[in-house]
Amino acid sequence: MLSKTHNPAETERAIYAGWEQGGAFAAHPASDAAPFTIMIPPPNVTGTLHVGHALTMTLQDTLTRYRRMQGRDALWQPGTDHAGIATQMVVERLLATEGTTRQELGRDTFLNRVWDWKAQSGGAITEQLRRIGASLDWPRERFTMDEGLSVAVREVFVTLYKQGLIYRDRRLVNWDPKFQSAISDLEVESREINGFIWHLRYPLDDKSGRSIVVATTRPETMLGDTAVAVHPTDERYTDLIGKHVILPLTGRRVKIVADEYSDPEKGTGAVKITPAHDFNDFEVGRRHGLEMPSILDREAKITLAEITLHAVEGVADPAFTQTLEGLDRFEARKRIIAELERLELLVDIVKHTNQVPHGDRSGVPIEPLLTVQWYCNAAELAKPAIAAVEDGRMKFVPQQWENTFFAWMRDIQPWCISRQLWWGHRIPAWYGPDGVVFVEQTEEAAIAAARAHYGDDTAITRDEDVLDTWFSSALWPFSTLGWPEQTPELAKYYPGDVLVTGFDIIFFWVARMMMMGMHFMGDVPFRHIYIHGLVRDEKGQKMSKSKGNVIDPLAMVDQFGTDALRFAITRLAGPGRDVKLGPAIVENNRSFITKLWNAARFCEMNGIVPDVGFAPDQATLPLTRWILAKASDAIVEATAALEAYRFDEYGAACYRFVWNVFCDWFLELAKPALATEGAEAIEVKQTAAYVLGLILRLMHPSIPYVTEELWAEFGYGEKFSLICATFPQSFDVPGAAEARAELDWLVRLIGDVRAVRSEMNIIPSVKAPVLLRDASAETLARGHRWIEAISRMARASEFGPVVGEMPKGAAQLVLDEATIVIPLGGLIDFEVERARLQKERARVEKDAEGTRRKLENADFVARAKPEVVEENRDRLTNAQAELARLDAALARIS
RNA sequence: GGGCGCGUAGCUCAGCGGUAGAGCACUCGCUUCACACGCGAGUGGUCACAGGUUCAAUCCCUGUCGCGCCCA
Repeated sequence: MLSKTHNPAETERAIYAGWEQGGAFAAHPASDAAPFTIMIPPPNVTGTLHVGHALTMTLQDTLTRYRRMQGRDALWQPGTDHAGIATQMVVERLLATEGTTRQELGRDTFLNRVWDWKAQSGGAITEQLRRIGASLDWPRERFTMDEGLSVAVREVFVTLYKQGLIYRDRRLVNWDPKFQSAISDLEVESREINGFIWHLRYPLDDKSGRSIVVATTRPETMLGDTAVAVHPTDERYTDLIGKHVILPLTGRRVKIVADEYSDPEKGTGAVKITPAHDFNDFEVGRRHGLEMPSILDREAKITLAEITLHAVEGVADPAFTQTLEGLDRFEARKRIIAELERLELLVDIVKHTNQVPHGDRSGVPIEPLLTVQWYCNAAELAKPAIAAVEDGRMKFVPQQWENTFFAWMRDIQPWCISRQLWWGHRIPAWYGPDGVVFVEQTEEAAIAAARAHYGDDTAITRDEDVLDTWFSSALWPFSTLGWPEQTPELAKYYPGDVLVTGFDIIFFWVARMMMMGMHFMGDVPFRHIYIHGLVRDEKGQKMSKSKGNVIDPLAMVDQFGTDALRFAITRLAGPGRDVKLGPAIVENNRSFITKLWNAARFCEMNGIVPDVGFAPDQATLPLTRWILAKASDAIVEATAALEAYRFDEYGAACYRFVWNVFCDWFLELAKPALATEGAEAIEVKQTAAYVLGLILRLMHPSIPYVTEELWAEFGYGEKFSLICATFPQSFDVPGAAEARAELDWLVRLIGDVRAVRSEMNIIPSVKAPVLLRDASAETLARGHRWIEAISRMARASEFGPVVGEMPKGAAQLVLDEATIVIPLGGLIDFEVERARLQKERARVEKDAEGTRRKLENADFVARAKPEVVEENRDRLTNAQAELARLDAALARIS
């Protein structure tokens, strides 16, 4: 017996455990079934589930369950990411509360602490994924830093190095002063900062008393200036090109160069060039062979180590400049401005909103810094990936995302892959005392290589740096399958079928998987890339801790059940739309789950049980044929939607069928038959059971728990077996057309009568006759077949043709060829009835008029598609007939 | 500055050449024997604006305005 109310909290865990322990999530590499592969976007190992996960995992699980039910050998590959910076940050914060630092602990002790932290908190996210029903093949769970994946990382690094696609380079890099590490371009976000442009006067060194005024947003970097640039065509400065200025504060003599980088429209048209601290200046520096002294250290504090100071009266006082050593860059800025002002070299300060690059994790302004880092030649690796998207081997859904992808990939910059962190894959490179590099998979191999090179056992030291976290994630589609070993899994499950993720990591992750997949597997990593939106709150605002509008998916699960959350997500996941989610929306979707539960309870109370002997072609009644045909329609719609990744349409098709067709009409219309015994009752019950079974299978991918529970309760199969049941397919129903016509008529009849009664304010407890005038024999026969349903649903006290005189005081309505007459005796207000009929008449008249005008248009008749013209002719004929009947009805009451 | 997306009922969104739909909200009615997380009936829209193409435009094209995101 089903309980009166559905209690998901009591059953979900047991159902999940039943699936998991029964091996329902397992892929079967040895099976002949066609594979279906989805790789989980690995969440941070120490993370917790947020709504974004709930969205992406629900969609992936829905697809996985759908394909599994279709008989595919589904592999949804689980795993977690070591999340280099994020995890190291968390543990460092932890250490800070203990009053220590990683530097104090030392590398090995620190790493042990991180592994401890991972062991302690690493299970949380996987447990939470279980809560939302994710059918991941858990025994295959991988971690980006486990042994196998580490082998893959080293293999890829060494191979790319030997192919010349990974190399060391000394160039400007985005330096995060907080983490004291290089970061990649993608980890930099530009933020608008209200700041200033300072106009600084640099005097010429020719004793002419002339000077040039440069405009800058970063005055403190002037200590490292090695040129001033003006545009070659800028007539204001033509005569100064090639001359020198004295750089204030340092006394350095720097050249005025002509370079097109300088924009005459901006500032003063003259810019200071600091090659070691600005990406554009670096390029200018290269073009003009300038020196590139760094004046900021790794903590973004001033260092004077690479420059020399000269005293110049009124321009540069080494005693002042030396006080800057070791100062924070922003403190130094203040002092430098003050000093320049004192020296009367500060000409102007203009308010300006600057685009300032910030580290996306650290939140501090990044500093371009000249360092040696490891780079990956992304431009080369991108080519095959671009080609694969161009020729359709990989498809973005929605397709528009390929524009974003192409724009980035076709202009891709070298990927800085080294990080000055400890938590991550340590770069497999060793250096001899003379700086010679040995890149090998193991230390032994590196020692051997060194011995071969030096001819003796020269000591080598390993590179201190680790790889960008995304380097290992880029290998995820094949490293998880055992690569570089040629495993059966690799052979069967690569390439994946679909990658599901948000647009925010197209560059970070998707593009890089494509590059690495194409290079190392010679094939795409996945065929489809389904890009979903972001989860926002009900008002469409981004969720954030500071706004306090963050929704905890597990709180939603606890409160409303997993299925309610998942169904809400399913219905909201339209293409290219963000998902707006809040408690009210989840609560609203719980109503649907409850509705389904109650419909099932109703079936149970009426002794409806599955009958394996029943098939749709055995249906003989209009009602059963009709609901079966409608079920088949729903299956067609739902399947088409899932094939097109239209989760919203899938949800809508299921919703409409279950609520507005099965519950609202089928179960209501079945009630009279269910109250009887005999062949008709048996067929209705068999059909109800059959259709309920279809519903459970159809909806299981989205709402797995309640469907699985009902599946077992009704005995459609063993406990926990719905997950492996067959997804329904459309089918033919004999006599469906006639059944549809009959039920369609009945639904309209009941609906129309209800509408009239409601408009006349007749309360449901007052029954009234429903009589037909001018009805065909077929219509009357139909009505008589449904007399009990009409009685209950249209509140009819009797049903039949109008006999003899028209009853006095009757409401009338036109339905096809017939006029329905509802005698209401003293209850009717003739004025209200006349107004109602006239309103209806006006509506039909307007429609007829529009159609008539169209048909009178010779161009329309000549040029429109014939079926459209025909359709309009029918429309006009019908409207005219209806008008005539409405006129007759009006005449009868006046 | 470049690119992408979006402006449809009070709200959230479908639809996308043939005279507008859903859910929620709202109004009215209902202890109708599964369900008040319910049942029934309604109110509500010159489909942002202006041109153009077409027999026909919410839908296609151009432009304008507004909002969001990405990249410089």
